[in-house]
Amino acid sequence: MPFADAEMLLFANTETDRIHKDFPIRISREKVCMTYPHSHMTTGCKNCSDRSLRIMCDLSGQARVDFEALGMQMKLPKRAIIFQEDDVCDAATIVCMGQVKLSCTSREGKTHILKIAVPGDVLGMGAAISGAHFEVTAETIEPCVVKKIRRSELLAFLEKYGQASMLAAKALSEEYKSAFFDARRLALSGSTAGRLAGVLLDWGRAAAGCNGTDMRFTMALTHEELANLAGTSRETVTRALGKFQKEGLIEIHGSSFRVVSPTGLETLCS
Amino acid sequence: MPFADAEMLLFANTETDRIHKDFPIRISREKVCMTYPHSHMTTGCKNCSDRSLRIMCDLSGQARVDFEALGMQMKLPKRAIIFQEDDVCDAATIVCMGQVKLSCTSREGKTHILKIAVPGDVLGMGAAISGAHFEVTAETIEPCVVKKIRRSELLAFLEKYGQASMLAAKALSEEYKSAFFDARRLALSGSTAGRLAGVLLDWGRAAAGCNGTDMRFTMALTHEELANLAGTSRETVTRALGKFQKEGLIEIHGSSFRVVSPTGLETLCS
DNA sequence: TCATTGCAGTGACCAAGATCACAGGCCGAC
DNA sequence: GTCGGCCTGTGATCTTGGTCACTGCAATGA
Repeated sequence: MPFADAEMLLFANTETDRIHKDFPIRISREKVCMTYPHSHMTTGCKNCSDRSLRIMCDLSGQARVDFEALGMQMKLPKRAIIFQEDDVCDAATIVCMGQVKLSCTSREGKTHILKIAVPGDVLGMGAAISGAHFEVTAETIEPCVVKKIRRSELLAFLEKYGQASMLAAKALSEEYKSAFFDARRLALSGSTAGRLAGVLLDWGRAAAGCNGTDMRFTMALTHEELANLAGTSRETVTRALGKFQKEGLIEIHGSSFRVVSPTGLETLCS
Repeated sequence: MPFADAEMLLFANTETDRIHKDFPIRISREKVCMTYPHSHMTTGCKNCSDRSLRIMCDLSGQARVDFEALGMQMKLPKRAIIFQEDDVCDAATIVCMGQVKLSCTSREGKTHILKIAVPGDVLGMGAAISGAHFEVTAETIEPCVVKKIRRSELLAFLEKYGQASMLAAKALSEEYKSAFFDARRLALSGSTAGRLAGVLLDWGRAAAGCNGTDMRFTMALTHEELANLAGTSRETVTRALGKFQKEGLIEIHGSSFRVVSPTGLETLCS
């Protein structure tokens, strides 16, 4: 798993200091699991050791070998921009480690966070396939490892292996689903507190899926960002989180969150 | 273009009367263009005579012939349910004629309309490929012609022609985009009037793309449905439309809408 | 012809939540 | 250390838009 150090230079000129400070060069399996609660990095989790392969898990033989050779793996510091809204798409990106914030911004500067991508997620697949511009901005919220696959290489690969096209289509349909559930939550949940509850519940469930049944995770977002995610204001998030704690639905210690009563949150989602 | 009359029986037992009343058996080109303002049915439009082929336009040779032979074309009356939320997906559906409402419903009975599908749109492609349940309900809002392709046949076809898989992926990415823009509109437009303006603008543009530059279209939705589409209440829609008219942004005569000032609506979207 | 039903239009009221303003806390930089 | 910047917490106010309640209108069907 060689890192593309050349690519690091892209960031080095402005962010060299950060890189070395924020990014632990050697990360043990344990460390990863603590730092990245959403991560599926452990070998036991879904039986797969390299998350960048998740979408292509079902590939067989030469196709898989070829896919593994594809693209360029790179380490990114916190707050690195992977791609920006309206950029021409020249590559798809697979998240191998860390969390990535996907957001879009209105002309007035209002920003909406669509989702937090976790290891195994593919970013910009739709834009890569249809040759369009990105609709969202992708920014790391912690030190990350990603794998960039140039659009031309990706297309050539899909062209060569029809089998892989189907898997790409599946990855796309995941991308679609998350946008859909996002819209659904925004539209159908009656209250802002309900939307926030839904977000916490999703994360709790994701964490439980990885670390057993304990719905504990590290919140990597500020209240402001949570607000952008739930379509509300920072103050409302602060108040809602306070209320959830008072009612015993969640526990918060610093950036460590734990969902105590999933059913309680569930009823709020309405 | 033979119709699958056998399939009609599915509806005939409950809806026979409606079918014959609502559905004009022979539709002239002109009639189509008046009845279905969003339709791309005219031969001049994007240079394609059969909209059910739109996603597979780029197919060549035998693949295209095979695709054309695929599936079953059927006429549907107004208000026919094509598939429902949580149904197991057994087929993808291509809209050939007419408009189809895609909606989802919360446990409390609140419904949200995602989009109005128009001829050429493919419904349930994501669910068909990933073998999942439908996330939305599809219901015709006017007499329609659709083409249903059984999941097994579709998969076999995609398996056979790798080229087609890519096109399917493109169709999927379209599906994704519409969900995304939906979420974006809900999240980023400051006011409810803004969201409504955005919807009208989209439709005006779609109509203009087909019938020249005149942004005139027939509104097939009630105020209530528009409200569900824009995430607001019926009363607010009524008031907003009234305001738009008063300000000279749109003209409404019965169900005929015309966007007078696209730029005016645009500024509202914010 | 009249009754029924569903949609459109409008006023009054009310509450959820956005916004503003400010205070305290934490953390990194110097 | 301490300074400054960002994040969190909280009260006061104000606006938007949801809800209720009612009327009028048009289509449908008996």
